[in-house]
Amino acid sequence: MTSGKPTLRDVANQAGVSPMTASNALHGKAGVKESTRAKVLAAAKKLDYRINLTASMLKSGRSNIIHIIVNEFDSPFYSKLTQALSHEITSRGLTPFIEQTQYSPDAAEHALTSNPFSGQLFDGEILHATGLGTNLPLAKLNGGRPLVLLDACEETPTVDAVNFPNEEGERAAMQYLIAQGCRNIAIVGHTFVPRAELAHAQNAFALRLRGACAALLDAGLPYDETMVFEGGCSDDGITAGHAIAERIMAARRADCGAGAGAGDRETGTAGTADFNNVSGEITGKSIETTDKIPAIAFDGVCCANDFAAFGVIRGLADYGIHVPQDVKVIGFDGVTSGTYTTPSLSTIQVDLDQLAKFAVDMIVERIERGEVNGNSSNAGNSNDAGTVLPPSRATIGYQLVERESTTAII
Amino acid sequence: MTSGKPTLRDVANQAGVSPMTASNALHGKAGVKESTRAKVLAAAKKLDYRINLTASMLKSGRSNIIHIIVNEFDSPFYSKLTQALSHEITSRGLTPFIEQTQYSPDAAEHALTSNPFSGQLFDGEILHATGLGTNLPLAKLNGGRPLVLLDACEETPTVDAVNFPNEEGERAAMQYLIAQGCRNIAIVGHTFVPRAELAHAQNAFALRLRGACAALLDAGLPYDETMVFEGGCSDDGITAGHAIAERIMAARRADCGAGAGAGDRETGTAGTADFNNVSGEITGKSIETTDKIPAIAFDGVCCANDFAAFGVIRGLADYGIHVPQDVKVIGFDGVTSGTYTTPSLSTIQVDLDQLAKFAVDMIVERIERGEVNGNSSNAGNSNDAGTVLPPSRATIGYQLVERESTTAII
DNA sequence: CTGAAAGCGCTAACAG
DNA sequence: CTGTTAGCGCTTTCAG
Repeated sequence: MTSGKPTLRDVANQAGVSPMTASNALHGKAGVKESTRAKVLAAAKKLDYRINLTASMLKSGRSNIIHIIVNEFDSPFYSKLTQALSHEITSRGLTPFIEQTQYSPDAAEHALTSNPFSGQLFDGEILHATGLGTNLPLAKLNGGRPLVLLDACEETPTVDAVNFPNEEGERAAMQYLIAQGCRNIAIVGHTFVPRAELAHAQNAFALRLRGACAALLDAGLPYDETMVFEGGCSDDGITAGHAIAERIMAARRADCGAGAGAGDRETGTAGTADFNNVSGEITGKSIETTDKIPAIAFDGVCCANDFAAFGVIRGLADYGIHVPQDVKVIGFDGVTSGTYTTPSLSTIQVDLDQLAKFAVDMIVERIERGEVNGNSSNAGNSNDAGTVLPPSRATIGYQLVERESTTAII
Repeated sequence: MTSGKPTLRDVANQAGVSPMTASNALHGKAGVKESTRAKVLAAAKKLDYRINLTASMLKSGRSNIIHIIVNEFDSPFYSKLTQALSHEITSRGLTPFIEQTQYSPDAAEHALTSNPFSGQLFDGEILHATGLGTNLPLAKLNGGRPLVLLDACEETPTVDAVNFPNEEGERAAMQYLIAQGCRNIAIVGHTFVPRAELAHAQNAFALRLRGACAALLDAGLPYDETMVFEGGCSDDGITAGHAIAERIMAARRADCGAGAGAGDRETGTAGTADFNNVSGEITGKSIETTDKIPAIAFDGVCCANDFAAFGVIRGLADYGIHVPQDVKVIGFDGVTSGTYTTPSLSTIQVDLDQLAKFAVDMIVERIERGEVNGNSSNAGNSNDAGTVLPPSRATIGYQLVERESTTAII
């Protein structure tokens, strides 16, 4: 046709072949004579032909689109995760489709089920599961399409999963803080869980808490509820930072009688109040002061993620407490901004590129076995036909990165 | 059919109506008897029917998907922009599809042209144009689908555009710094452009430079190449910060003969070196020192964006220069992390929610007029048929936000 | 208010 | 190696 976008038929006519041959030629399928292929490609180029993926998808049932579901875009962790996944998917000739749930489990469930795109458009899905209810019947939810869970921490995953080195990583972080001389270390990331119950930890932050606890006990240091604060994002971190600062202030008051008020956040004078450096061997804990704030001379904070760590540093600064001079802080994740904040942030850097590779490998394997859109109709290109691959599982690596926030003051 | 996913026909059969009636009922079209609609909805629910968007798109030529193209995900600005656009699009019942170009103009052009999804799948596109070559034949590039350019700053846009308050905003930032008592203010964001040539500024950063320059001249302060540094991201910002710090150090040496070396970044002792506060009326500039570094006692830095501002603060800290004690720093954009960094960042906060509203309004208007997929075949639901809407244009608002990085030290 | 017919553009399956 | 046939699931069009 002369008007509108050129179709495959137009290309075929132009090249003097059938639509089918044109299709095969364009897709680089074997079994097309070179001269024929050349004719077709020339025709396509001349007409500026662009395949109609909509039609292609309808017929073939494949879209080559991988659905990525994360909590939000505007967070240092998720923006990095998204970028890593996106890059890996693109580099394999697939297309990423990214959706955010704004931390709503309902939205996540919707994204996997009711959303019509999910229902029939995507070849596979990658879900960062934190915050999703435990043990949802996930394999059912998404209609049997390939699904990879990130950091879901289920004991017996029913679907493919890539996990973070939660326990080992946080243990390493805490050990490092102890090696740096810290003795009163706050933990930020999860509400307090008694040591005994830590065995049942089923989510990322609880596992990190378990790792931190283990390192404390190994070192003969106490683990109790006065040192544990909730905190998964910067706001929580600020709140935790304030609470930690108040305990430090209480300890200072108890110690030497010198008092000082908190600075004001937006117009404050952070940086002018000068306290004595209290790091080192002071271990005076839990001295109840008159205003009920436990007096603890914290000298370190072990955070469950970098996002919260930034908040902790901010919250401490609101009280004129400096990192690393007064308190050392370590995060977890290794987000990009940790390299250029002031102080730069020591962290457990996880390998998100590796995570992306694992996750996409898992999906691609299932796609190639034909486990797309519910039917495991093996297209005959695989060895053991009909059987569905059992869920696989991987854990990514980590690296302790030392930056200013835990630097020894010389 | 009993096996496979239920189709519209299955629903129609179950409800005892024709597929067409089922379709109309499900889409909430007027002219379906309530009892009939109820029957259809019940049938759909019973069968767990999910529309096949692929088929729907093929037939109707509409996808309700809006394509968003940005430079990258893992940057404080783009992650916030993406989130704002995504939210606005979702709230209107449309679906965002986000793509990153990694700052490659080729990738951006590809996203708009060769990419088969762009060709036929998307109903409209939103492109953050910074870095794209000037005056590309954009309207042609995307085949006539609705396209909105963000911050493209073309004098005569050929397509819809939403711009940032670049010149006014940066002018306000600089005026504020001057009002705070700064007299030697560095500008970070764009290579130096002589005052006369600033009239031709055609991109966001050049316009911001123009605004900063105007404020300087208004205040009777000089504007020359010793005070202007390139910098659009944190790395550039760090480099600029180092250069600025070196000039400050040179000035200090020239002033009082006291020297100090730079701290080391990863293991350094930032925060221990204590210099005199040099803010205030010192205006000794351009004193050439022996090692060729101009001696300038900078007391303020006006940055073209927050991302670079973080880098500047970091770069200054590498030399033991503190913000805001020694130098005040202001950014531009109002990224989320500026609220929780230490120091928190003063900035020109732009209204990205407003931007998202404007952009989506423009797209939706064109979609509803039928300007989708090249054909402006007016579906009769609009007033003036056939005519194509002329390009529209909007500029978003801003707000000066004072935080710690420009706080007066009392 | 409801239904029948036709076909969007492509590709799986098979036939030559 | 190439072509023919049929139809994916929906919606536009037009007739009841």
